[in-house]
Amino acid sequence: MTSEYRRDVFQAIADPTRRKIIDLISQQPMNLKTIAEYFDISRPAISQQIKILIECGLVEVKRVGRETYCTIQPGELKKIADWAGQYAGLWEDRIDSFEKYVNKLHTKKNKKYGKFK
Amino acid sequence: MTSEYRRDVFQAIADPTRRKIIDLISQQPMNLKTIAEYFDISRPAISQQIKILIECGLVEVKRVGRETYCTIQPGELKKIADWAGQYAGLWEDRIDSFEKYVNKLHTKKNKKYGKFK
DNA sequence: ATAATTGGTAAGCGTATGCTTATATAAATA
DNA sequence: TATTTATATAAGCATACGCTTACCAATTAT
Repeated sequence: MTSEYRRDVFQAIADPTRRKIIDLISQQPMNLKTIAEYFDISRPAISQQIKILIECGLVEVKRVGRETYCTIQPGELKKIADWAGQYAGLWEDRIDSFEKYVNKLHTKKNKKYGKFK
Repeated sequence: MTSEYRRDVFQAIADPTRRKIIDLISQQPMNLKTIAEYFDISRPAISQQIKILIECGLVEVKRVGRETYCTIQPGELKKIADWAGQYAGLWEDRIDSFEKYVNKLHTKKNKKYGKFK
């Protein structure tokens, strides 16, 4: 784990606590204490979770006096939306049978090379 | 873990191997052996990963003879895209200045306690 | 019929994860 | 100045994770 280490953002959002933190600070920046009030776990636990969110670039932190304000960095969230969104074609017209699936793939191919048909 | 147990889909996509499996079978249904050829890990390992993908509804399986064909179930992927996509507003007009936020807070506070000032 | 192929499951193992409590530090408050 | 507050970090611990090998069942090929 060097200094340029960047944690996998998909691994980061796997934890429901971290997703809730993201949700909270996406509405407005929040210091750690305020965030912790939304959970039943200790503040060190929250601190550790935030550290993970920082390491993968989902959260940025600014120290103001003794408080640490957390703000969201939406860029990494966009990467996730893009990854899942690349399969949008699959849920447009839903495939519920193996045969249909094969058919659809075939159609796609035809579309792609349609001008050569 | 009862029969109606459903694994967290965010946890499921946290593993890079599982994401690669998703990527492979999103292009076309594939049996386990074929999938395994894309990896350096054992077939039982792949089998276990696929089981997890089934448990969270990302993959459906069809037994044909002795082969097990895996097809993607895009519905759960849409949930992920929706979750990440709900923050789209944040990356459109980005709030990158903490000062802006403090300003906003200050305004709020003044509103709240303004009459006692 | 026998052997090979495909894949599922169990046991075991090293490592990662997510929490706790204890301790330390810096900043605000009385 | 002494105390409280906000936070970070370390150590420890139980559990989850992801892989391996060993084994079994079912299907296909020889």
